[in-house]
Amino acid sequence: MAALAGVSTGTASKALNGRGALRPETRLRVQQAAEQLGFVANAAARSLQTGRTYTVGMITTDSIGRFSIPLLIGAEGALGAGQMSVFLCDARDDPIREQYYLRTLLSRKVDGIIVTGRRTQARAPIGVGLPVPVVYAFISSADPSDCSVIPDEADGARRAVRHLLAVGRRRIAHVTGPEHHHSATVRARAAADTLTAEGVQPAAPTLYGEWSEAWGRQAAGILLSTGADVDAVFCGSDQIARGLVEGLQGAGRAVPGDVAVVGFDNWDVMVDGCRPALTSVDMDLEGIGRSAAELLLAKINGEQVHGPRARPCHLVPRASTAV
Amino acid sequence: MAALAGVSTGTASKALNGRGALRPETRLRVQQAAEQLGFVANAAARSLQTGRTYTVGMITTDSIGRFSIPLLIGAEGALGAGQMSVFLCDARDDPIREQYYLRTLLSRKVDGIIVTGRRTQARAPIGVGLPVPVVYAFISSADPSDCSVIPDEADGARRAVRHLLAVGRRRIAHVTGPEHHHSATVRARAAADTLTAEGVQPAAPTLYGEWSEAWGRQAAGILLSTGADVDAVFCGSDQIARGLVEGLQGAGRAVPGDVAVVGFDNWDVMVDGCRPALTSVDMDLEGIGRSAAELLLAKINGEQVHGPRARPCHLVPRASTAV
DNA sequence: GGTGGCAAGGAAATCGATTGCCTAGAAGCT
DNA sequence: AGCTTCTAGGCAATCGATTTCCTTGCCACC
Repeated sequence: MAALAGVSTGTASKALNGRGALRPETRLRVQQAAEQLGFVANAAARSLQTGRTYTVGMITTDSIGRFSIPLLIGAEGALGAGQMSVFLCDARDDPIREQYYLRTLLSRKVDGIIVTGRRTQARAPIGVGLPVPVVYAFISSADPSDCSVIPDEADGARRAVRHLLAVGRRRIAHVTGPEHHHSATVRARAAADTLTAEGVQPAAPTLYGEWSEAWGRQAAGILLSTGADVDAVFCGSDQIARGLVEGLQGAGRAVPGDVAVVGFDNWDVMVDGCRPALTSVDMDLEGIGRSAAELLLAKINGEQVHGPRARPCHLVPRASTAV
Repeated sequence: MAALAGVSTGTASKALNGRGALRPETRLRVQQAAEQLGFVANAAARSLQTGRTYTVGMITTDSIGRFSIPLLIGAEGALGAGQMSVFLCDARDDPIREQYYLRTLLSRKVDGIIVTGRRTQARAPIGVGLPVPVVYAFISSADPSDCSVIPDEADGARRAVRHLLAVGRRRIAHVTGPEHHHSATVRARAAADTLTAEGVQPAAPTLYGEWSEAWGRQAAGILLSTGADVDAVFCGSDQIARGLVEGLQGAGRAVPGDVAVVGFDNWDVMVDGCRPALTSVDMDLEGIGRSAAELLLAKINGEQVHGPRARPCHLVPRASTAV
């Protein structure tokens, strides 16, 4: 390539990278030669010299899925703008795989690492004293000095409850996932606290179950059979909400007429598939991914970034709570 | 590291890679030193020398989503066993982005590229005369000499129809996605041909619409309003099937009592969320991803692999077609 | 006309690991 | 004893780009 342009490789490098003192005409000649030959610089050689790889690793601790994807897309967006690529590693909740991938990423000298997972509960740091910056997205690190970007789930629950109050409901129940699940308890507590703060009693004790439509259906039966006077239900997930809506309708209750329902996740197939369409809380996963990537870039550039950062949720009102 | 073990870097390299003639004791000493220092070889330097990166690129032409993920997981599984990593690139259906990512992958000297997409329709080859092997997964290349791994959708449709016939249905209709969508037409034709081959008339003309639950609901209304005598419906997707089931039930028809329903995709949230649980055709996307990765590895190892390969589907019977 | 200053581009060291070649020492053979 | 043979491990070239330093040539100025 350098030969075609009649210059040395050193000069060619300068020409393509905009360095050094070169006549504009020479620069142009090199660029044209590169174009003509379809020349692309070898990234390995470059990174060997510069120490930068323009690559970040993304380790999903749980399997890749509904939560990781928007995070990935958000991160990719923020990094792609800076011409960086993403190495995706799926540790499948296996610490051995996780450490293996960590070694791989380190051997590839990635500029930084984003750690994500399917649940928001804090996890052990992926490593200590690592030679590259690390940011946790969605999941948070148990070490509070680590940088984590997490959704403010309590905020989401608050918004859901306030919305139900705002549309005139007062007999509000909460149906959610397993009691041992961090998200379930955080959201349940925030929902209860919000009700209390507004001077309203919960219409029923929180119902813990699974994150499934089947549980939502079952929960509808339970709520109705206890004879509780319920005019709204805040659900811990869209799947539960959808099952609950079907359960209520099957028992002859109208949604939102008799009972208004709010879900959580704003998962398109659920909120749109549900009749009526489901009001839901959106955690803005893509925004979390983007934000995590931006923080990682800041760390790569030497800025000091520490501690967890909670991002607010927003509520998307739909027919299931229409007045 | 070499210093700690008291050998030269060349010897250390041989020790860690199992090359050269070394005393077992020396080899061990080096390995222990590497362990102690947490030494990991610099991948860039290695690949500069060996020409191999142990990395493959995966370009999803459409956005990352429900179809790409299982493909990715399958590919990752097959490649991870060979210690290779995956570079994920989301071209978002934008040719510019696609070419940009292609350049990036080439500059990183990936050992091979897997191209995937959200639809099975053949696409233009991503490049000609590329210096690395390419395999298409799920999507296929318009160039028949390119290596593509695709689901045999016609086979899937055949299995669905035969299953309905096997459980005693004879008045079978087909509801599917947009007529301009490759998958929709392929499946519809295969369904019709299978019926014909079995000497059965379709109960109604194929209904084309969208890939959504809403369309499924609407289609239920259309089928019932035409007064067609239908005892089974084969749907082009699980979402359509679920909407259709709800539509039928809303009109007082029993599933599978009055009408049996089969979906397509075997998408867990749909087939499990549906009441009754949905019989569906599984394209085995993970298997396609794995298969594509294995073919790519074969090509990387210099084997000649050409042409498209269709993989059979399988049917997963559930309550919606129970006898 | 000699010298200083500047512009343009070349030469060579460098990054870190791999690997072919070579050498020193030990062992085996006659 | 002297020679060959073998083994273990060191030396140095190599991969491809970047970057520092240095050279060359040109111009201006005194």
